[in-house]
Amino acid sequence: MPFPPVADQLAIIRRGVEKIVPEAELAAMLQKSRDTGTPLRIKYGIDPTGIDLHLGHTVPMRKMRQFQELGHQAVIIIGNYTALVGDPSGRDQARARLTVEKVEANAKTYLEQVGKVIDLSNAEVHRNGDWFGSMSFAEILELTSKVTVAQMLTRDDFSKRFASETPIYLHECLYPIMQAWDSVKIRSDIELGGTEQLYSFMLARDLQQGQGLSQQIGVMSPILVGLDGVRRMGKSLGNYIGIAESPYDMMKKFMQVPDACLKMYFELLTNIPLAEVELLLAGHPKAAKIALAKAVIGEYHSADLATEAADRWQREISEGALPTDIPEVALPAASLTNGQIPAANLLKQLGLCPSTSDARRQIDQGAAALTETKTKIEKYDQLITVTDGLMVWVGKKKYCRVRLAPN
RNA sequence: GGGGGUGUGCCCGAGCGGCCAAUGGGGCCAGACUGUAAAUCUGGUGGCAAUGCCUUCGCAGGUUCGAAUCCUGCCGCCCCCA
Repeated sequence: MPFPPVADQLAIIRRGVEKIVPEAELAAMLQKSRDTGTPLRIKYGIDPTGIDLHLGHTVPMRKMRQFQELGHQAVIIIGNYTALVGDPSGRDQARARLTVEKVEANAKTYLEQVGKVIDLSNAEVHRNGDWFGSMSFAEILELTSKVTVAQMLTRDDFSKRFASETPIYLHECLYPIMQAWDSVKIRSDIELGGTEQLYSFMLARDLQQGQGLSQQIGVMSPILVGLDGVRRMGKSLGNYIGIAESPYDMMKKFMQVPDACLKMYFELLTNIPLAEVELLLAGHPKAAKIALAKAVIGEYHSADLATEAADRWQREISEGALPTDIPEVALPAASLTNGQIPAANLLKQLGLCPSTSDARRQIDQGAAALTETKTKIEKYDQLITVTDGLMVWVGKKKYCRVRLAPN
């Protein structure tokens, strides 16, 4: 299979990429690959630390897909051993460590999700436990002797932690070394990841050189910011859109993306040509956001489901129509006295508020309402006469319908 | 091993014997405005059988009428010396 011309490949590779290091070598590498008809080995490592992938993860994964479509060889590393360490990149404190069993379970669901973006039928998949698991202590010593503490402290995250007197654990220092060693083992030509991986990527070059191998080039994507528009998208920050989420949930989240991030989202998460993106951004941001949401939802679900979700958002959120998915919550008859219950207790019982104290506050602030027409609840100790099917609201987002249960 | 520092609510950070459920900022929630964007304004941000009661300031004891604040021990973290 002939490779496209180098210039064409570069155009695709460069989209949404912040840094290529060393940039100068990339064209030559692509040229040589094309001349010799040899696919480049593209590495992407992922640590099975949780179970849900979000859009932030898909940025380098999409880049991998593009490399695949250009005819190169995808090499996926499941970091089952590095996951035990925890990537310190960009972290201002150490990650909680995982158990072996947990990691193994996660690895399975990860691959399923990775398969939504990367063509796994055409990819090599390795677990780095395959080589780290059998490494002797002597070999580990050998490996760690390649890196000095001063080098380690040049990392931004470590130096910050050092400065702020936050612990840096020894095992965390092993992480970049392990990641770099992966590159040696699989003989990668190019490694994909976020810009925070720079240190590991460069260390990989050193180790490869030390083993007499050719050196990899790092192709780094910017860090996708989360829904708050400030911090990186991450599960623990609660500002993410998961790729396994329902179309409607994704839709709601997309509409909350700050305007300022739209361009980045289009560039990193869709294949919409950049000229077209400019046009969209010149129009109303709401329309652009809908277009963005449809494009991404379409990829993980289908175009039809994406349209459906967008329409529903328009009706229920934008126009304030009654939601179609009102959850029903059972209320034991025993909690009522003569068919009545104080308002605050009702909200707590229905799970709309975590405590009656909180329920009181919500009511005081005019956030609670009853029935389809949203009649405001005035006082927290007001007695509510509950009938089967009564609709109860707390704010715009929390609502349910009461199902009276015998007990 | 020795010396010094530090540990407060989701986070940062005041408080250093009573007026402390604990100032302030961030975050978050709610209301107004709106495109469930941003910005802005307002209120809220331990619990309960609720004008009172209970639990919270690393953990366990102690002093005191009274402790987040003082004392003792323990634990965690940081720095310096060895």
